[in-house]
Amino acid sequence: MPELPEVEVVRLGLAPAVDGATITAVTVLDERSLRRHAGPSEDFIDRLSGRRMRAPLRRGKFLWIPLDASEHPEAIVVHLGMSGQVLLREPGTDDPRTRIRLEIEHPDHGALRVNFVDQRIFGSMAIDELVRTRDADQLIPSQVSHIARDPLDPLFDDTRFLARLRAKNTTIKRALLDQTLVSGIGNIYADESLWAARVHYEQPTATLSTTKGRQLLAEVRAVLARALDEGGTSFDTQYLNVNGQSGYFAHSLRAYGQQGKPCPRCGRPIVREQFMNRGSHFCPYCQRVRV
DNA sequence: AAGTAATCCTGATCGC
DNA sequence: TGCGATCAGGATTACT
Repeated sequence: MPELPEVEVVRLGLAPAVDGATITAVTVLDERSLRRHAGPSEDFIDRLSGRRMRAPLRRGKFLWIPLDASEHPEAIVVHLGMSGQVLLREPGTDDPRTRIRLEIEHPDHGALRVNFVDQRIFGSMAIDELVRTRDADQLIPSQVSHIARDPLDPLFDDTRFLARLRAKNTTIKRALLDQTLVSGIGNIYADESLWAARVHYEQPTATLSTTKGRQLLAEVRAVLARALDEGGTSFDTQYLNVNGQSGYFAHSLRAYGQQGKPCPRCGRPIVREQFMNRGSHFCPYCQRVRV
């Protein structure tokens, strides 16, 4: 599932193609992919046609492409959801399950096609206004404004995060998945980080020591950075980068999807439990709730 | 108010 | 062989 590393891979791949490129045509093949767009698809199409794009930016799992020459600053906001892909293609190239298509013209690279492909349609594209954040002079889409900075953001405040964590009456995995506390982490990297830090997913945040909290944060960063290094994680063809190449680092997974297999640390079997309507993978020996 | 459950989706896979 | 049930989960919404 696309999490921070996968979205960042998409952003990096998209950047040279869209920065400075003009949108020449827009096709909406499935209106459900405009779920997060305020107006009808005609509005989406009209407002994008002829517009020039700038280099994409990201916060957590949200990606946006700023648009030139608008009365108020605005951007195309992209969320990949569970199965979204942004595929950069030669003009005329079709992909199965393409929901939205952009034809673009780049001054250096010529005509290209951007296919937004999404099997499960949990992802979306939208035009959204850019608003100024309180703590910095950055412009971000209004629908992203409640999302916290991600752990790889230089302005991410560790101390503040740990304080908010401790103040919450919840368990650690819920907190890691709460994008208003820390963004970019999904089910895969939550399980991987918790395994690395030897923390049980149901450890109450209030009883997590500051030392353990900092250690967990360090493991989160290590896991995300490693995945990013390896081009993002992808098990099957659900996730592909902008060129359609599968980028999965599934072979490096220590806990996620490893139920029944020996824990790489202690050799005892990894267990999978249902939690928050999804799977939680962990080593019951290495990861225990500590009071 | 804050925490949690329900909801949206489709295709691969499973069991009978 | 066929077909219905199950599973996958990010973010928003609708509750408690």
